[in-house]
Amino acid sequence: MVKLTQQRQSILDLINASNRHWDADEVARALSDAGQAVGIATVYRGLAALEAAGLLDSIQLADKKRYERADKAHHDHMICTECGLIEEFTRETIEVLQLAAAKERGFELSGHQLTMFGRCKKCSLEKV
Amino acid sequence: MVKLTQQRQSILDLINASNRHWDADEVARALSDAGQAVGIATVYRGLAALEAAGLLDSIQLADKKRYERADKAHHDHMICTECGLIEEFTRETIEVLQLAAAKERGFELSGHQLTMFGRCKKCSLEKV
DNA sequence: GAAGGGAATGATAATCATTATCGTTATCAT
DNA sequence: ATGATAACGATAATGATTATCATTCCCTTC
Repeated sequence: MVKLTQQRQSILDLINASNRHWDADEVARALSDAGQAVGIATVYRGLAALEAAGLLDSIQLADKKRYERADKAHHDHMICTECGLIEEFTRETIEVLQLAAAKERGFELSGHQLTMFGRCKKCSLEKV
Repeated sequence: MVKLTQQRQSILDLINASNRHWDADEVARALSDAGQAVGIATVYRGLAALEAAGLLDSIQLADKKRYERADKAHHDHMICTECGLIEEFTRETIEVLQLAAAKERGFELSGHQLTMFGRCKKCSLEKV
């Protein structure tokens, strides 16, 4: 049985108190700064356990994985390749079409990730 | 100016002659087996250059990047978490909705990746 | 047809996120 | 108290990718 230890509670509280997308290192650093230092290996294990328990969501980026609160409606991401901004968006219809495509192929869907890349509004305006 | 060297041509030919999704290591190994060994660093650089030139497409998986031919219609991927099978599918409507969502936020889209995870038909049937 | 410059190559070291290892510690039921 | 089980934390290991750097290739120009 998975345990919600003190360390995991700290990780969860930290992420739940924000709207950011955290990577393991940022979590470790933030907890350390808050005087609740948690070993980096424990952070990795904690994040994975919390995600498996449905208490956190994650997106896999090219270089690393980032975690966010799970208590929000499902959404996908739009990432600015210029400034790193991560915006969220939802399109119910896309979800429906995905399910249909999966069913069509006899695929038993367990998850998906839709990520769009480009330049956010701000960056598009700033640099020609 | 980017050059289409002998090595890059070999990489391109190899991938174009298949429908697979190759990672750098597989490419290096295959070329080596074919008697056209290419340094692993060169393979990485070649793949990146060919993709930048629009001659190859790629999908970023959790652990590594995989390359495929670019001379096919745009499509997304469905990956079996059991056997690793990568199936392709297309849903024109999804593309349209993505563009709409981007425009709505002033996002200047440069690319996207939609990947679905689950168990393929075969694996769903085999193991309960 | 030699000389010089830009790009690519290849061997290898370095980087960086993540996972494995392992002895120690906390927690909970008997 | 006694185990049993899960987690912790420090650190080593892994694995994909990138950086370094001396060498080589390919043009273009003289």
